[in-house]
Amino acid sequence: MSDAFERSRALFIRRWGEMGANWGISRTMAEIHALLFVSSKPLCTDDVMSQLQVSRGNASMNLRQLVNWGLIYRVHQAGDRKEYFDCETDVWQMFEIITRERRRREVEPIVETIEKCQEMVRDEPKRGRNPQEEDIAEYERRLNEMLEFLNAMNVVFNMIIKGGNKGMKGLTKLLAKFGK
Amino acid sequence: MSDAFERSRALFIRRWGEMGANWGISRTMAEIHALLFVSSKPLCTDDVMSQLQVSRGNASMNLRQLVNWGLIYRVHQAGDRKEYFDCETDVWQMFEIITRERRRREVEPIVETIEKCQEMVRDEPKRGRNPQEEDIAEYERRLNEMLEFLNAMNVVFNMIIKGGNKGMKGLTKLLAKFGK
DNA sequence: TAATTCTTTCAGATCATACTGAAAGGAATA
DNA sequence: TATTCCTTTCAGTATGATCTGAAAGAATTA
Repeated sequence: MSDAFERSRALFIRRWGEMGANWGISRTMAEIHALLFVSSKPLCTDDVMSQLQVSRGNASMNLRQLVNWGLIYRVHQAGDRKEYFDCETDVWQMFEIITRERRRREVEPIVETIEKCQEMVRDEPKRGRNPQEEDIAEYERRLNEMLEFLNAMNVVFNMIIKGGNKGMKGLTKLLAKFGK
Repeated sequence: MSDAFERSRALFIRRWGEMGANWGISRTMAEIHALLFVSSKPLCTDDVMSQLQVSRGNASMNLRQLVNWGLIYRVHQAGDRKEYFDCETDVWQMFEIITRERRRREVEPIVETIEKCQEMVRDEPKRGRNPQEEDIAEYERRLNEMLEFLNAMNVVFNMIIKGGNKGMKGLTKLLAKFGK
């Protein structure tokens, strides 16, 4: 049995968990994901419980969340009643899933909010003889720059996703023109 | 006085705070940042306290953190002993600051960890007649894909940043066409 | 149907983080 | 120097997120 293998995996799992915590993902969820990522065979709930030392409830909840994200899959083993879980291992696919989800849940709401904010001041009836006219104009300018930035980032991410490793090459070339 | 202006700004601040919370930034810190972003004039600690209803200590701590990140600046008003704070309003500059910092604190450690993990199994003496040989090979393959992905993302972010504020204006337009 | 095996749920406990407010620290003014 | 004004710090508190474990639920087998 390879001790180094075990220690190497444990290290990766620990660090992946820490990173997840910095990105608003619970440490345990990230650790479970890492554990499945470094396991070539699907694991069951009890495997997760014993390897990460977490309770059944905790394992169950986090596994479900990961399934909902689409980062892991439920699989069944012939002749076994237990459910097993297998990881999506294509990192580009993983990136697409995470990007899509975070964009939907975090970027889109802020874009909608900015548009709403712009509307609110645009419809203001007192415009034209308002002492705050200057401030409002500056406010609108800033909101607009933010919106343009978010749209530009959307385009970049779309391009990356569109072709995975391949699309990335195209994007790199495109960006190279501006690099100098 | 423009009521719609006030309500519009309040909405933006609220949403920006919520978004920050999802990204591992404390709600208050994100709200202070938003408040300064939508204010054309620098604000002092008391302004922040009264507009966001937070304590002096809380305001002080979070303002300092924002200064440390480089997202806001300390400024002084002639004839006033108080310190005022002004926001970096160039969104591309903001993006560069955040990207640089998060990369240093979160991406680089995971890259180092992966390299360390690879080393650990490569140096394993039992290689060759290890029953886990297959699993280790698969493990190495997965680590390697992850590393390549992270490197590719690094390249993209470098290029976006390298263009800087000016180049980005052009890039935005170019990407906008590309996105259609 | 009852027994078995596994999964999900959730109230309460635990733990981490953020916040308050008052006291100490520092810098400008008189 | 003393006073005033402002900022920072930090111990204690509040808040919120996460986790546990046991009970209920669901699916399969006998």
